[in-house]
Amino acid sequence: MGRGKIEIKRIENSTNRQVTFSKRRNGIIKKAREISVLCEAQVSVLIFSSSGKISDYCSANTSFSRILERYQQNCGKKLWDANHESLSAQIDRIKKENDNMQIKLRHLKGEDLNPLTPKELIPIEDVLQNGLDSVRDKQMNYLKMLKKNERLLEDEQKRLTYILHHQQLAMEENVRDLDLGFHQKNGAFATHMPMAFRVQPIQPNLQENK
Amino acid sequence: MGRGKIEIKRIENSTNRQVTFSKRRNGIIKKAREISVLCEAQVSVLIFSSSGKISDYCSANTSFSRILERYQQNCGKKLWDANHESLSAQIDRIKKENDNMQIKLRHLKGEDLNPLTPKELIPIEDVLQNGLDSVRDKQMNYLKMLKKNERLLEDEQKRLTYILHHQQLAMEENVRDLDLGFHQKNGAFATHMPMAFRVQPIQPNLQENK
DNA sequence: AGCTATTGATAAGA
DNA sequence: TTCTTATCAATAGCT
Repeated sequence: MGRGKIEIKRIENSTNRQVTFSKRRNGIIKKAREISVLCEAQVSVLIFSSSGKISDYCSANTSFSRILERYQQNCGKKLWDANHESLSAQIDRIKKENDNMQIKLRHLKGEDLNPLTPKELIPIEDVLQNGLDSVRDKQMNYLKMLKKNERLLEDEQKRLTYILHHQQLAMEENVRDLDLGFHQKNGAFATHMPMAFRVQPIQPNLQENK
Repeated sequence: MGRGKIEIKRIENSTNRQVTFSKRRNGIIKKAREISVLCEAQVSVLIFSSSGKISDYCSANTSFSRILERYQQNCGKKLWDANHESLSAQIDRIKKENDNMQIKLRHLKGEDLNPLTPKELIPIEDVLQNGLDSVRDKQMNYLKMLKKNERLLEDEQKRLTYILHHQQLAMEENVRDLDLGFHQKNGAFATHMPMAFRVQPIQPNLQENK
C-alpha cells in the first residue's frame, strides 16, 4: 500500500523510518480502536519508537490495569515478573524477619517458653538481666539528675534571697537619702540604683558574683 | 476496505462480528510485527474478544515485562495499580510493624534507652521483670523435673537390683535341681523360668509390681 | 475456510 | 510535520 511495495525489514533511512513509524503507528491505533468498537473487544497497544517515544491505546471501556490483570489471569503468564516477583520475595523476607522478631519478643516477654530447652533459656535470661540492669541504671541516672537539679534550685533560691535582702537594704538607704532632701548631686544618687537593676532572677551563670 | 464500506460501530450479527474480529485481529498483529521490524519499534498488543478469547503480540527483541516496565517508567502511569500498589502498601505496613518491633526489642535489650522518659521506662522494666520471672520459673521447673527423674531412676535401679537378686537365687536353685538329676517334670522346672523373662529394664509403668 | 470487489492504508514526493 | 496521491494491503460480503 503506497507508491511502491516495500520489503518488511528495517528502513535504513532514518527520516523515512521516522515518518513511516508515525504513519503506521497511527494506523495501528486506529485499527485497534475500530476492532474494539466493531467487535466489542478489549485492546491494549503499547508502542515505543526507536527513539524512545511512546504511544499507547486502550479500549474505552477498560483500563491497562484491568487488561493486564485479565491477561495474566487467563493465560497464566506473569507479565510483571520482575516487579511482582521481587516485591513478593521482599514481602516474604520481611515477614520472616517479622516472625523471628515476634518470637524473640514473645520469649523476652516470657511467652511461649514451653518448647524451649533449658539451654535455650540461658541466653534469654541473660538478655533480660542485661536489659533490666540497663533500664534500672538509666532510672538511677534520672534520680541522680533530679537530686542534682534540686540542689541547684536550692542554691539559686539562696542566692536570690541574698540579692533580695541587699536590694531591700539599698531601697531603705534611698528612702533615707530622700528624707535628707535634694542637697546631694544626681551622680551620687545614682551609685545606689544599679543594685536594684542588677537583680535578674533566673540565669545564675550570667551573674558576675556567682 | 471491503465489498462495502462499514460504519465503525458494534456489528450486531454475532457470526459476522466473530469473523471480522478474527480478520482484523490478524491484521493488527501483522501491522504490529511490521512496524516493529520496519522502524525498530517495541510493540505490545493485547486483545480480548468479546467471548474472552485472548490474542497477544510482543516484538521479538523484547518482552511484555520489559515493555510494561519501560512504559511505566517513561510515562509515570501506574499500569498494575491493583497489584503493585497493594504489594507496596503491604510492604510499607510490614516494614513499619518491623521497625516498631525492632525498637521494642532494642529497648528490652537495654539499647537506645536515652531518648525515653522515666515514665516510659516503667512498662519496659515491668515487662523485663515479668519475662525474667517466667524464664526463671521455667528453669526451676526443669530442675524439679530433673530431680524427679533422678529419683525415678534410682527407684528403677533398686527394682532391677532386686529382680536380679531373685533371678540369681532362681538360677542357683535350678543348678541345684539339675544336680539332683532329671527325676522332676518339666512343668515344675518351668515355674522358675518366667522370673528371668520378666526383667524388662526400662518402662517401669508396664511392670505389674511397680 | 477461500475469493474478490472495494475500501483503507501508506510510500514517496512536495 | 502535514498534505497529496498513486499504489498496495486489508477486508466485507459471499461462497
